[in-house]
Amino acid sequence: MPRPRKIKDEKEQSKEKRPRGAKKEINSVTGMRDILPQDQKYWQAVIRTVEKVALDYGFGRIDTPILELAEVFNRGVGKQTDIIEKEMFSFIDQGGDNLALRPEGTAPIIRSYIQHGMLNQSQPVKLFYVGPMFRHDRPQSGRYRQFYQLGFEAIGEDNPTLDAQMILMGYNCLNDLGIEAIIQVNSIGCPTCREEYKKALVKYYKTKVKGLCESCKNRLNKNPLRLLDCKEEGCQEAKEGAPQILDYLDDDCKKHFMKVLEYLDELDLPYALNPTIVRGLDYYNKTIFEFWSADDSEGRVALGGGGRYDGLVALLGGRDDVPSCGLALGIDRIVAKLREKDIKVPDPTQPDVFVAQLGEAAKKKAMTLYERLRKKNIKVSQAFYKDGLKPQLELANKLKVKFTLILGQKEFGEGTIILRDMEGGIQEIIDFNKIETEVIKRLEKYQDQEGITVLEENSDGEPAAAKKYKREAATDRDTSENDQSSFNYKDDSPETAGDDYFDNAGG
RNA sequence: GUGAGUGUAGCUCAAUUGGUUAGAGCACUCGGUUGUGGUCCGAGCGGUUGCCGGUUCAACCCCGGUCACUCACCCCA
Repeated sequence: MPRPRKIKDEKEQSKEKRPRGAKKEINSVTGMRDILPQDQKYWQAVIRTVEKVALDYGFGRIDTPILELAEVFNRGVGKQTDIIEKEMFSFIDQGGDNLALRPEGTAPIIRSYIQHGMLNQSQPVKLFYVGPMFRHDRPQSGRYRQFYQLGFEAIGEDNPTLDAQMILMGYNCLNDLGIEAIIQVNSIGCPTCREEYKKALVKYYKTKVKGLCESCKNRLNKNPLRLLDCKEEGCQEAKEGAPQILDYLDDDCKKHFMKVLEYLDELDLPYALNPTIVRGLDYYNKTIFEFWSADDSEGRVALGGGGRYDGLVALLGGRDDVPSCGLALGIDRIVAKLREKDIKVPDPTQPDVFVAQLGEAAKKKAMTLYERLRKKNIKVSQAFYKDGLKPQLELANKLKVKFTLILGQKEFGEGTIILRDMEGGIQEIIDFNKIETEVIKRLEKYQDQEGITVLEENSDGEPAAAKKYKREAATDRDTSENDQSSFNYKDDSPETAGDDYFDNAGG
């Protein structure tokens, strides 16, 4: 089929007239990506789940600025770490300050802890955060230059129950989302015993140096602890007889670590003692841990990790003795895992009911009906800007609503409304004034049939979301104050509770 | 920073060893008459084949450069 030549020529001409360069697409910056509307549900599911855990364990949310003085990280994270040495987005601003986009969340929180005198509150101060972090690394799978982390920090307490509870919380977050995690635990002792160990390690590896790979020869000087997790064959062999950190822990560190393990055993958590895990930030000491997904043994990337950082407050200019520990989870990696495993998450944008209208008078009435339904917390959608019934039903179909309410001239005159079941196409004429209760009644029926969500299934003792939905939907409450923006998910808002109801395919 | 691979429509992919006007499915828009979606049928929209240059009568295809993406290393969430 020949194309209409003329039109094409005209188009091409107009393209040529366009100034050079104007046509060039502008894309997002390397390693940074858009989270599109259809993907938001994953982020929201993660954040909501974690907010629930935070609430359960008494952690309050804190938001610190994305920009900090670079010094916060230079001092906090450690100048020799890769994060600071080559991955930090930093610049001098117009006022001459050396600023940095935060590469991690803990140091800023400690800065805030000191700045606001939180050491005068009852200790530990338990904080929780979510937000973007930035590292100028080469992107690859599960690694971005802007990535999202969330985490917990318990500041001002040395007790090993906190270490165990941190691990428990991380595990619970993943588990509630339907991800089976394996916990890797280690202790790297305090700076004193770690130094002793490093010396022993270097001494040992120097006898094996000819069998090591090139990068390990480097590590020997730069970061000896890393020698232990090299995958090269020769290095693996050399590792066999290497000294173990646990043998070098002093009494205090050893006792502390044993207690942590004892609690983990008591809580029946699936952990593995892994003397080869080493964290990349300088501030860690004693207990450290990572969360790996149970289903990928090879090429594992940690979904999260954390540990104790007893010296950080002092490093940032606070008091000397403020022992603390924390945990961070990588949201991008968790989301990738949810998708990989095809775990269904609730979609808060999924409506149940569509209001269709025909004719000006009916349209007006439909607009107020929409408001009435919305205030009853029924998830409702519309297209008042469209006129024909056909396009409205098409949209209703695309939105996968369960029911469409059709209000035409005829119904408007009679004081009725049509309730159409979208699955079978069966229609009923209902008294307009009774429509809300009729809709609620029918939605409840769906809930009884369809049941449970991923989120509910895994959190114990929570009331069934479906019931919650019923209860909320039956109460007439104005929801206008509910902020539904991402990263601000109110767990017990009526709408949120209702979301759970939509997800069922995964259960 | 190092190494490898890949760039064709919004998405997933075609295009015979370099040869007419670069195709298909999905998606999107409009039809198949009156107030009814999904399925079906028809039509339409959508590409200077990432960009720049070179070789050739002729380049989506070959060569060079560049950019982007992907994967791996380093490291990390």
